[in-house]
Amino acid sequence: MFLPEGKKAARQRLIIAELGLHPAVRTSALARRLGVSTETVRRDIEELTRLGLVSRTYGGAAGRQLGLQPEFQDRDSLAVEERDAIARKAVELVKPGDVLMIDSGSTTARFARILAQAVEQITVITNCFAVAHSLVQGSGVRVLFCPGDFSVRERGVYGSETCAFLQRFNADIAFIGASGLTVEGPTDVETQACWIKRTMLDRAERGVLLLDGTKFDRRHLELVCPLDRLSDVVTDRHPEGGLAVRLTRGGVTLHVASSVTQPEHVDPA
Amino acid sequence: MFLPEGKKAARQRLIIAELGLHPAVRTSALARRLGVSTETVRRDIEELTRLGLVSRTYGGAAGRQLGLQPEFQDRDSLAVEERDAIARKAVELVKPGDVLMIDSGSTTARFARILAQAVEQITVITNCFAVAHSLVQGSGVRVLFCPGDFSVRERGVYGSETCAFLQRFNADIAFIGASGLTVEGPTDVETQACWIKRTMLDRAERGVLLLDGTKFDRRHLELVCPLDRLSDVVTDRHPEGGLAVRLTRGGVTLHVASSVTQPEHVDPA
DNA sequence: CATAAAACTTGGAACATCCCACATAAGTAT
DNA sequence: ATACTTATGTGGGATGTTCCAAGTTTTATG
Repeated sequence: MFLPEGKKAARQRLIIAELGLHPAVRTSALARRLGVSTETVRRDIEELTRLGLVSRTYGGAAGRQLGLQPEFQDRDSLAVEERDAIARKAVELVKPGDVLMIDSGSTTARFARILAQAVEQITVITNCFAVAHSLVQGSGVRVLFCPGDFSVRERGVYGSETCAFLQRFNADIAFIGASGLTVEGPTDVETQACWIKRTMLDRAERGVLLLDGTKFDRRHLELVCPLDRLSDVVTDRHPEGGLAVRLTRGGVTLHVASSVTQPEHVDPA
Repeated sequence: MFLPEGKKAARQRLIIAELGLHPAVRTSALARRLGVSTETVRRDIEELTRLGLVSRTYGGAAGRQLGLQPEFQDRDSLAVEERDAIARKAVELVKPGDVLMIDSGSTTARFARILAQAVEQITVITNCFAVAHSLVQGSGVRVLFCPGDFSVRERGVYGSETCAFLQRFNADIAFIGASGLTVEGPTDVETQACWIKRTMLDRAERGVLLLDGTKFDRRHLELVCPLDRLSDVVTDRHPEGGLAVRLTRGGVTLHVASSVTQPEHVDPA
């Protein structure tokens, strides 16, 4: 099956939708509205909190303040800690003085947040508001924002204005995300977003793909670029089978982040 | 005096700052941290809620989800209802099919939110994230976002990239805000922001200034432009003295919004 | 169909918050 | 200084939330 989509998922989707309208929701109100017990709502909120989609409050939940709109396509992706592990690993690739291009996406946004605290004296060109906002918190970062047609979905800009702008610059590294990674290369669902990724890869010396292991071998609407166009892939799990082979054959450096989470089912020695 | 800046203001500033870091805060925690009673914190939150700066929740407060970062320079300005009255009045100036340029600022952001629900088939060019975000919620609005150096303070972009971009376009109306309005013209505290305003006024047929009556006769660091460069001023109170005279003499159309709030101290006839 | 796992409800004790009215303190104007 | 306004603290009853544990329903699976 593709999406289980039980009642639970529907409930949690409503909670997030509600949080898009109001800055905070209350457990009791949600329980009445959904026709379930408050205890169930509480568990839902707890779950959404672990995924980093909402933030728990005393009587209910609040939306994460900035960062991305909840993207449902990412609902099945990893929890915050795992995403952060990837981000921390990716930060190691950046040197002071670098000029970076950063794509929009949930993983790249976490990356930006961690980057801001870790590195100094860098310039970042981005089309994503969440990325820009996270970065400027840090002191030694200059953020150049792209022009373009504004999209709420991704909280960023797209279109030919954006690409034309990017063409004017040369960067050391481009950090991009993707919805999937197959033996052919990274894939994504949005044509608009693909063009941004392609342009960033074109204008940077190194092209780094950030994505979590759940996205291996997922084929989406559009192929971003051939696999060997990437110089690095940062992820949290070793790929298997054909994908692993093609990566090494294509000269792509693989960086695997070790998640902080302890492996389960380990008996004390 | 310029700014009273008592203990209360400091407390409320901290609450907002905290809300910039976490999506929600708790009354009890704030009370401990600030060394005041929970009742005081509750009253602070209530006040900030009326100003539209935070959103009250069961055990504390949450940040308003999107929209503006609290701008401290605007702390003394009007409550939401008054700002909305100005915005509603300003919307009347817009026709379907218009191309608008909209500046960053708290008043223009409220304007954008109301504009999105009221008008169809318009194109908006802006340098402000809050404005862009509010507008795209509406269906028939295309938002073109400017490039530039990103600033968290105003949640927007500034600098020569931004101005150069704006120069490429022709608009029907430019809507700008300001920190003050004197007989010489609108004034603002930020040089960067002034350049954006000037460029927008240059590229538009009509130049509309939105500002509330508390800002009359306030002189700030920089003069944006001469008074007669504006074609309209939308506000919530009739200006007095020299300012009123100069406005009519300069050919500036004045639009005064009637606030919903009842005038006080009026005896029933 | 039987069984196991997961999801949900219920009930109650412990604890937090809310709100009100009133008392006290601080700051401001006359 | 005195009166006035504004800001803050206190106490307690009503209300709401959390957390836990046990019981029930639903769903998945061999």
